[in-house]
Amino acid sequence: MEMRKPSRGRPRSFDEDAVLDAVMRAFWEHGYEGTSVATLEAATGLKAPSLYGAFGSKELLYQTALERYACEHGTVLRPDGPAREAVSEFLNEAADRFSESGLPPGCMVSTAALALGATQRGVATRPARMRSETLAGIEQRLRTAVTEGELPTGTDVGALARLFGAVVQGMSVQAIDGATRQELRGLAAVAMAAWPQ
Amino acid sequence: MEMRKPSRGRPRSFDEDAVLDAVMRAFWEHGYEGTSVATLEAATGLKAPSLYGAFGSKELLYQTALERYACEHGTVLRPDGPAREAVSEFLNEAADRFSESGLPPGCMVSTAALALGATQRGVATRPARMRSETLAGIEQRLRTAVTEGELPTGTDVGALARLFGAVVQGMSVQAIDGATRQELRGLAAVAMAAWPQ
DNA sequence: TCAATTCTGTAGTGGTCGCTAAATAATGGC
DNA sequence: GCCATTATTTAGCGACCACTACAGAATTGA
Repeated sequence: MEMRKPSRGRPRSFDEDAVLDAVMRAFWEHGYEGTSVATLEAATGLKAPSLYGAFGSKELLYQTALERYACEHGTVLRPDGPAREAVSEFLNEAADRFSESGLPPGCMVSTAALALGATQRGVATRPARMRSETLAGIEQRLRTAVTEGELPTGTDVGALARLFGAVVQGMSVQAIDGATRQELRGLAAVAMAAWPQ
Repeated sequence: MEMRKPSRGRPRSFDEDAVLDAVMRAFWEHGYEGTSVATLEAATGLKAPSLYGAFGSKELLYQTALERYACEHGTVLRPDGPAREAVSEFLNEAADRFSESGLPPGCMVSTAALALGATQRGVATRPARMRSETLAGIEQRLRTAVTEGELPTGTDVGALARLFGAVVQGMSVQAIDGATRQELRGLAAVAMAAWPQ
């Protein structure tokens, strides 16, 4: 994205990747407004000017952390094989990831930025778009399953995609509330009963 | 709860109920951290000392607003009749309430206080308990349905209750993201396909 | 009318917010 | 060695945070 010519000048004294990982965890656990720059300083060991020099602003830092989360902890539908198995695996992987020990509970995207102060509504647009893309991805997968005969014609793929998306979002809420991995897996299992036929 | 002897002294110049309603909407839309006392002053037309005199603190005001929301906008399972219809009505009522025009989208409880700053984790305990009680209520209703023969013995009522709870929580997320009432109703409809048998 | 009581508005409190100017430190190019 | 460039540290910016001391206003009981 940005071209670096780091040969000149004083070199960075920190591992940008490790810092971004710590930032991601802080935002993941405490949200955008619940994470202050002082919190990020404590989590990374850096001072504010270093953070701003490397990442620009708190909002840009949040968005960068979001991208990192999507790449490293995100869940996507397996594009091949039966759609039913793909969705089932998707839900089970979410159940496992949302209850990973050593990481904050829940999902950094599914339940992110749902209530923000009026002055910073823009922060919510990227998480919202990511959720919307997840729904669209599920719907597209189901649509293909209909054309391939795996699902009956006339299936309301939009509503079904919203259902599985809601299951993931609800799992994130319940993980934050302390639900165990076993409980989330049970939730994922009974959700598959909504699969047509 | 509190005994009033309002005969003496200068009387209140505002309608406590109307003020609490405005406060509730502000917290509902912007969350606890996203709503400042200045925001509440603007929403109510009162000055801070009046708010503090009547309600104590921002946190107490939030909890009072939560109780008001539960009473006036909350959804409960109808205790009589078939459990299946009760759950179906429950989901449909949530779909309608979360997309009520003139009110903030989504639910003030289902997706509340999921990420707070470390210093005010206590604010989240009451919404979390309310969600937990909702899950327990669904589970109890399903358990009764099992003993009455409406659901097969061996039904995982815990997982099934978590599923319907997750559907409500996911509907709240999607309502905030702009889902229409029709879309939420479709979601509720396909969710009922997960009902055993 | 006076005193006691309660509420309202003014005007702040100390603290934290996101952010940054300026000085110092560490590198490469010459 | 010396300069240009970049990073880190110190120190602090104005704005906002939740909250409140205080004085004035409005009521009841006497």
